[in-house]
This record gives sequence, C-alpha cells and structure tokens, in this order.
Amino acid sequence: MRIGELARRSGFSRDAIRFYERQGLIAAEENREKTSNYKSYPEDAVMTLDVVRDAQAAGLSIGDLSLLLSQLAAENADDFDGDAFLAAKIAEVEARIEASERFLQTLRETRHALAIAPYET
Amino acid sequence: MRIGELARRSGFSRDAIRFYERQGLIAAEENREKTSNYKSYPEDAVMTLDVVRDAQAAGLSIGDLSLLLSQLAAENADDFDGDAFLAAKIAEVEARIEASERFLQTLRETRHALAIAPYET
DNA sequence: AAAAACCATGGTCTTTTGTCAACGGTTTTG
DNA sequence: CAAAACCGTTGACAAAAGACCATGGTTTTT
Repeated sequence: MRIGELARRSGFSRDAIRFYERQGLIAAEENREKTSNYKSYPEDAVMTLDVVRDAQAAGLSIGDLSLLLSQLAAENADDFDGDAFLAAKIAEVEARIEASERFLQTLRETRHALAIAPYET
Repeated sequence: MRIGELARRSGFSRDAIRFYERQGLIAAEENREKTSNYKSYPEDAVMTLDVVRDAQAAGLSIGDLSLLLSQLAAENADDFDGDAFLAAKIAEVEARIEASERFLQTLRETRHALAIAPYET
C-alpha cells in the first residue's frame, strides 16, 4: 500500500510515518512502483504502527523502539543482549504504570474533593 | 528550604526545579532571605514534586500539570470547569495505562520467544 | 485533458523539557 | 580568612518528535 492508505489505516500522519521510516521503525518494500517512484509499504506495517502507538504511550522513545524492532528482526543476536534490554524496558514500563496509577489515584481524589466542596474559598 | 535541599530531597536538578517554578508548578515563599536574596521553598514543595514526577510518568505535560495545580489552589472555581478537565485527564491516563499494559504484554511475549529460540537465523 | 488528489525529497520551523555556561554575589567549611 | 560550595539571573544550546512548505513529478477524478 502507499503512504496515504497507511496513514489512514494507522492513524498517523504521513510525515510521522516518513519520520518513523527514517528511524527504522518500518520499512517500505524493496522495489518501488517502477513507473511512479512511489514507495509501497507491506500490510504488516499497520500492525507495527499499532505497536508503536502503544509503545509511545508506555513512554518508550523512538530510539528504544528502533532498537527493539531491529532486535526482533535481527539475524545476528550476538552483538546485543536482547534479553537484558527487554528486561530493562519491562521494568521501566512496569514502574511507569505504577506511577501512573498513583497519579490516577491523586486525580480521582481531587475530583472527589472538588465534587463535594466545589465552592470553598 | 533553599533550592539545593529541595533538589536533594525531590531528586530533581536545580535547573529543573527552576524551570518548574517558572511554569508555575511550585512557588517559593514570598519573602526571600533578606540579606542574601536567596529563595526559600516551603516544605510541601517536596510533595508537589513527587506528584509532578508521577504525573510526568503518566504522560501529562507541564502545561496540564500547571492547570491542574493552579486549579487545586484556586479560589475562583468559576472560570474553569475543573471537573470536566479532571475527567478528561483521568480518561487519558486510563487509556495510557491500558496501552502500556498491551505493550508490556508484547514485551513479555517477545522476551519469551527470544528465550526459547535465541539463535534462530 | 484539466483539476484535484496524491507522492518523494529536502529543508526549515516549532514545541517541550530541560541542560550548561557565565557572572557576580553569599554561606559554609577547613 | 580563604576556599569551596552554594545561590539567582540571564541567555545560549540541545534532543526528541514531528509539522509545514516548496518543488516537481504521478494518479485519479471529473
């Protein structure tokens, strides 16, 4: 598919998609449309971008994601300890979720307090 | 307390604290140390910064936080619908937690797959 | 066949969240 | 008291994650 369709189906802008491609998160298919010079993206780019969305929500940087995804598709698992990296990222995300839940609690309590006494001066 | 102690106790750098102060997240006490011109921060700034840390982990921007905190200390709840804002932020954070958990699952599955077959080419 | 919509590339611009450096004062410590 | 550590202010700089614009081609629609 071309970038426009990918944008529609993924919910990202074309510019964002091009940016992700430059960062190595997704790749266009090898052979461009010969006549037009248009790029073509594989079906699974949509799924990859879905993961990217969640990963960003979880606080990962594009750089981290780039490492991870290249890791998944890696042919040489030698030059990089994937397990340690994964373990570290898992711990980070867990910590972020815990902090988010603490903060959620704060928000809820605040809301409650405002609902009870909205006109205190 | 002065900024150095606040930095030690909160875990933020002095520069970050000054930045937060400019953004209105915390405030120094009114009267500076007369002779020295040093600022003095109240005890509860430490707690505020703890909340700031969690809020950032939960994906809130400084701008959002600034609104929220000013809302909490507001004397006029009129010009701003605090409840709607809180409700929106609560929904956002909940969504982010859900996305984070989906991604966490992806990470764990990936780790598992790598642990089982680390040398696949 | 025009017009409208799409695409690639390259470059600039923006926002957010700080960091760093410099300068001149202040406080604490040896 | 001198050195070291601290403080305020200002201003420059930086990295991340895109948005935006211009240019010049390509498809699709009318």
